[in-house]
Amino acid sequence: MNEVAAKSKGDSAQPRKLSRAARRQQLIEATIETIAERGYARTTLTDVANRAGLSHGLVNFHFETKEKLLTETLVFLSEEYRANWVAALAAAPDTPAQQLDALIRADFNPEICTSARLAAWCAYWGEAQCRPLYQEHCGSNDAEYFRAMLGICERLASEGRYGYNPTLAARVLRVTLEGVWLDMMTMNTPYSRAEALTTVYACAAAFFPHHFTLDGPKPAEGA
Amino acid sequence: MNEVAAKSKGDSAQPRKLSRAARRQQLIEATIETIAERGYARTTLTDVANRAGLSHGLVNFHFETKEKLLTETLVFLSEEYRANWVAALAAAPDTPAQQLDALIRADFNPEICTSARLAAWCAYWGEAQCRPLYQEHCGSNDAEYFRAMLGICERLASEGRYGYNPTLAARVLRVTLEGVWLDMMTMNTPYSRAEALTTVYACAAAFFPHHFTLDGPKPAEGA
DNA sequence: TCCCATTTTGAATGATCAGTCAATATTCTG
DNA sequence: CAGAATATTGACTGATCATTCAAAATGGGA
Repeated sequence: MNEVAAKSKGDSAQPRKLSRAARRQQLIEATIETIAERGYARTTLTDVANRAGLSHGLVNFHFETKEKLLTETLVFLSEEYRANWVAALAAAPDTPAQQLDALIRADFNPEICTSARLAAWCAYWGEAQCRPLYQEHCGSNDAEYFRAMLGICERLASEGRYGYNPTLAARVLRVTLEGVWLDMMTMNTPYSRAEALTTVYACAAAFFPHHFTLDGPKPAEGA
Repeated sequence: MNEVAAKSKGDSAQPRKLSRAARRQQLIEATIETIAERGYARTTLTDVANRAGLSHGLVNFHFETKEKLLTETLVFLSEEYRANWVAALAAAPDTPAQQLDALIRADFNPEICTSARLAAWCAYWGEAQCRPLYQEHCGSNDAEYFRAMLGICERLASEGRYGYNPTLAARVLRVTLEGVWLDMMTMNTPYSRAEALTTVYACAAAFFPHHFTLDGPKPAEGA
C-alpha cells in the first residue's frame, strides 16, 4: 500500500505501468475516496479513474464491471479491518483487560479509522443491493470478531465475578463501537478519536469496573 | 397516514384524486419502501411512482425534482422520529427511570422501527451528498434528543449516586441505540425487537444498576 | 348541466454513464 | 533490437433515467 500511496500522490511521477495488483489496489483506494466524497449513488467509473489519474476504460480493464469493483472494494475494507484487529490482539499481552483494550483501540487505529473509510463503510451498510453481498463476504469476519469479543468478555466476567451475562456485555461493546463510528460520520461537530475512545472506555468501565476506568484498563488486578 | 395507508394498500380502490398533502405523503411512504428494497443508489422516480400505483410524471408534479422528494422524505423521517420520542416521554411517569425506559422503548416502537424505515435511515446516513442536508434538517432534532437523554441521565446519576459522568452515560446509551439499529440492518440473523431491547437494557443496567435490570426499570426505588 | 382549476398520464427529450473496442504506448523476452 | 505480451487511452454505443409538456381526466362550483 505504501508503494501505491506514494505513487498516487505525486502528480506526474506515475509510472506508466504498475503491477497488476498495485494498480488494482490504487483503484480500490480511489473508489473508497470517491464514495466518501460523492456518495455511493453518485460514484461513477470516470470519477474513480480521474481520482487515480487514469482513464475510465482502465477500470473496466482491471475489474470488468462497476459492480465487481465495488464488491472488491468492500472485500478489501473487510479484510483490512479484520487483519487490523487480529494483529492488535496478537500484539497485546494475554490478559483479558489488555486484550479488550487492544480490540477497542484497534477500531480507532488511524490507518483504519479515516474519514474516507468510515464514509465508505457507512455507504455500504446503507446500500440494499449490498446487503446479501455484505453478508456473503463479511459475515464470517463479523462472526469471528464477535467470538473474539465474547471470549474476552467471558474471561473478564469470570475474573471479576461480575453479575452480567458476558454475551450481553460483548454485544453492547460491539454496538457501542459501531454506534460511535456512525456518530463520527453523522454528527455535525464530529468527535475526535480521543473522545470516541473515552466513550467506549466508559462502556467498558460500566460493565467491568474492576478492570477499566475512563482512561483505559487498570494497571493490574485480579478479582 | 392511516387514510393513505389504507388507500395505497388496496390495488384498485385508489380514488382518482387525493388531497395534496395525502398524495405527497403517499409518495413519501413509497420512497421509503423503494429505498429499503432497491437501495438509495438505484431508486428511480418510476420505481417510486409504480410502488404507489401512479405515473412517474406525478412525482415531478408534486415534488418538482427527485432531490426535493428525497429531502422531504428525510425530513419526514426525522420529524416522525422526533414526534415519537417526544410523545413517549410525555406519556411516561416523570421519574428518571421511567423516562429513560420510555425513551428506550420509543426507539423500538413498531411504527418507527420497521425494516423499511431502518433501511432508509441507513441509506441516508451513508449518502455523502445527504450529510450537509442531514445536519441542516435533522441536526437540531438530534441535539434535542441528546439533551433529553442527558437530562434523564443526570437525574438518575444524582438519585443513584453513581460514580459516572452522566454525559458519558448518555452518549453510550445513544450510540448503543444507534448501533443496535445498525445491527438490525446488517446482521444476517437479524435480532428480534425483544433481543434488541434486552441489549439496551443491559447497557442501562450497567450504568444505572440501582434503577435497571435486563428486564427494564426496577419497580420503584430511591437511592 | 357546463366551465374552470387542478390533477394525472405517458410520450418525447436530453443528459449521464457503464461497457466496448480499435488504436497506441509501454515493458518484457529472447 | 525485434516482436510479443500487456497495459492504457478515449471515442463510441446503447441503455437508463430525470425532467418537460401537451393532452386527457377529474371534481367542484355556478
